[in-house]
Amino acid sequence: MSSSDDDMPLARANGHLSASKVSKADDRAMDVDSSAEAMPAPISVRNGPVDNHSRVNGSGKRKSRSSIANVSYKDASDSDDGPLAKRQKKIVADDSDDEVLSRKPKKLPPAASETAVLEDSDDDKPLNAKLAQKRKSIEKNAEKEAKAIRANESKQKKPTPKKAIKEESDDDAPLAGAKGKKRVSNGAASKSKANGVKKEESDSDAPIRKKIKAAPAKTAPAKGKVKAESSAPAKKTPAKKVKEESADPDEEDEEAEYRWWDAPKKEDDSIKWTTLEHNGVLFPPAYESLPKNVRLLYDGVPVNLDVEAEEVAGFFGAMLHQKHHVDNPVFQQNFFKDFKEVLDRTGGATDRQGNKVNIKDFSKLDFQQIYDYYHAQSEARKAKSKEEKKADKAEKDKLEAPFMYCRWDGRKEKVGNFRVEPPGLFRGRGAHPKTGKVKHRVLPEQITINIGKDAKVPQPPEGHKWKAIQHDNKATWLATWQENINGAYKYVMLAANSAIKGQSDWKKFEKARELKKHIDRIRKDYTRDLKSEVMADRQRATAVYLIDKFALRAGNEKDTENEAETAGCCSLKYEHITLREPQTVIFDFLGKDSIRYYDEVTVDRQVFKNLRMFKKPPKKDGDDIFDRLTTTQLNKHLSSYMQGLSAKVFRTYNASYTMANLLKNLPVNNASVQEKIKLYNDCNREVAILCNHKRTVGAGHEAQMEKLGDRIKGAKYQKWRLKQMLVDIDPKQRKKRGTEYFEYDEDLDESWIQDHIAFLVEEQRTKIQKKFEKDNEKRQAEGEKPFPDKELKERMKAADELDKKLKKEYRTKKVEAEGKSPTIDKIEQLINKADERIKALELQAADRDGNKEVALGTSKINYIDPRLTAVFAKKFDVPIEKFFSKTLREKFNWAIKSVEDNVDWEF
DNA sequence: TTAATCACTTAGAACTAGCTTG
DNA sequence: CAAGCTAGTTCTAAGTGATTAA
Repeated sequence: MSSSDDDMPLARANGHLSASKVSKADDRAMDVDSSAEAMPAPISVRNGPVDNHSRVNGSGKRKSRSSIANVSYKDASDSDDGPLAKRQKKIVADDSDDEVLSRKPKKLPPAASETAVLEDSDDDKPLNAKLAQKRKSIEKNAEKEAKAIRANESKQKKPTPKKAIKEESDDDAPLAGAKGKKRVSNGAASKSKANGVKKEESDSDAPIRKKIKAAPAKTAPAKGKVKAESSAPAKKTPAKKVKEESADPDEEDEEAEYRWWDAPKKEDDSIKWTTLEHNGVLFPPAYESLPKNVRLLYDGVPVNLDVEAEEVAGFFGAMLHQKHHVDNPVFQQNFFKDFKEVLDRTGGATDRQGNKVNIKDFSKLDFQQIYDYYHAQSEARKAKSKEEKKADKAEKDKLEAPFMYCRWDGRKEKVGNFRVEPPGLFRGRGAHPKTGKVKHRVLPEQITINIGKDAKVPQPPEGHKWKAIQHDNKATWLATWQENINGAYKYVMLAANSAIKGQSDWKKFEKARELKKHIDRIRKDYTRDLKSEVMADRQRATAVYLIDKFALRAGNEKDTENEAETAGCCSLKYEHITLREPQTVIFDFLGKDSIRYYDEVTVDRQVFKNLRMFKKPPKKDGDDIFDRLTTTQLNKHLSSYMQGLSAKVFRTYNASYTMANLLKNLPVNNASVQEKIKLYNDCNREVAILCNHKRTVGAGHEAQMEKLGDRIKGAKYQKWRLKQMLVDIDPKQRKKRGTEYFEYDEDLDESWIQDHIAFLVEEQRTKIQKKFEKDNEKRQAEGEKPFPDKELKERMKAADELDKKLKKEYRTKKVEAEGKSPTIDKIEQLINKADERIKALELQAADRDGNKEVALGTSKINYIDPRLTAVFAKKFDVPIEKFFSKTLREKFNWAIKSVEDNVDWEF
């Protein structure tokens, strides 16, 4: 046990340690419900403690529990560099200032996943239980399958019967080669990065541009081995439809698709290419000074700045609309500090007379003019005519053309991000301590180029040099540099639809599929180890349990001073988990990108006891739950089951496996295409929830929902009016249908209706006004005299009448039937229509609200084996376009093609 | 053993194009 | 027939995890 726990500097494993061994007595003690954790108030909110306004950590409820009254959520801390000691300083109820820092997401998402395994979970049983049941059966399934696979395998050394999927020959992991070997560069430079700056001109042979253009389509790679192609030339892309041959210089050498997924696998895939040609990177345009009349104001005084300082001011000014950043005090402070530095370096600011202006107070800065200027520019851009836009686009394309593609082993491949990141302000997510700092312009001198030995090295901009040139064919990047804020490495790599990315995607999913074979054994082992006497093992088993069951991320250690405080499994802290007897665990922490993970789940009793043990005093806030476990250890353990198995594979596995099972049990049979899509998306959504993929719907959402709500009410109001018309036509209707029928919908209330009437009238007015102006324009264009204002007034009478009419209706609750020769029948039809409309709108509202914070995209792009989708689409005759956008279809081309004639493919 | 380095995947926000829809 | 959305795309931050260096 550490000696002085309280004032220890913060560092992982520095907090309180658990004992290294667990005695029987310790174990038994955990059964007794006596710890500080003991009696949490029964929280039943699935959506997490919603603490509405400012404070977001949702600790309100828990704080009120005496037992853990001192739980301080890390976000309650007010220091960004938060040494533990500091964080512990008792946060009394309100540390007002830090809510402004917006450390937490503003809205409370619904509880992440209903992954509970056992019963319990007092309230909201039904939903919970249903989903839990589903998961459970999926797991059962997994075990069965694993056994089956193994049985099958031992019987016949040659596994897969399916010819199309030779990939399945999983015994030798696809990754094996790559990962096993060290990634020693065999390129020339790599060792001596610094030495670098090989003279570009030195080794340039034929100019690459020329080569690219010249290269006849078919004569692919005269160079290295690259035999792959041979095996499956099958589909050739027909030589491009006529079209603009001129526009794209690369158009001419359209090539046959490289069907690597049909090609034999390479024995050694650590070598990524044999030849590599490209044109380097595209730098952002140089800074353009603001016009003289656009100024930064300080204390109301327009100031002169050096261009460099002006540019930095411009960074801030340009993002004035991004309240989220601009209002964040940390962002402001960091920006201001850097801004002042530039100011100091460049001679400061002066007023019109040339007198020094001492800029020392951020709040006196006024960027409005700058913002307005940039905003106007972008508006102007948007307002451009079609032709102009087209011309602009053409110019841009021309500029980018040389960088768009590279030649990789002779094949033309798309480059992903050839543009060097422009300078600006660092937008860290969550409570990033460095958010708002100035991100410098990247110079060629900072950029290392990776390129084939025989390729022409791209020319750096006039008067500049590259930092270095290397020829590392074990790396897939074309260029790299380090960013100045965190020293993070940035890479220019190929696009997602490239062969190299596709292959590694494929490997990822194959790896996950391979896990199917081992999952039962792994689960058995960790279930056993949950009771291990060795604390490290017990922690590891518990962690794997959580990762497996709840799809948590591994949780690498983080640099607390320079990064936002977020957590994953291994880095979970004391305060991130609350325990409720007998076996409920409540997670509440910020995960990747500071996205909140909130979930109440039911766990095995042993897991519950272990967690209690890992939280045993003197552990407290800020201490690691898994103090004897690191991700490295965990992954090392996992890899003993299977080459290349690490924590993240579980996420892929669980997502894809879950998706597979969900799709399997879908009632697709006589569903329409629309319905099938909906069903698929529902599955997708479940996976997204499992992975806790969310989007923060900005302030806009609330307003949008309200607007939608208003539209619903509006429709209901119209329906009410229609009903009254029935009476107008035939007073007997009232008796016939009963008075209730003619009352307001419960959604509507008097004051809303009054507002609505005002709104409708106003709307009419605007319409009339607009129409009037338009008509006038037309007249003017035709050389006629514009209408006099009198005409407008005349027209406006319609609105006044409407006002009168609606108000009268409102007073008398009588509505005159509208339309020519209205009949009961006609009105009834209209009522039906209104009903339909209401229903549609309500559905839309519900759908949107339910979906508002779930992001389906991420799981579709990264976690769900695309072959599942391809098979689903094929099997049930839904066009793949309904599931994959154009880019996604390109990215997943391998998947779509490889199951084309194998709808029986299974994950 | 730990820390640093590096390369690559995963992630939500911001931006944009194109499609309704009022 | 623009306005207002949504879906799709781009951007780059933030993870993971292997390897290397200390």
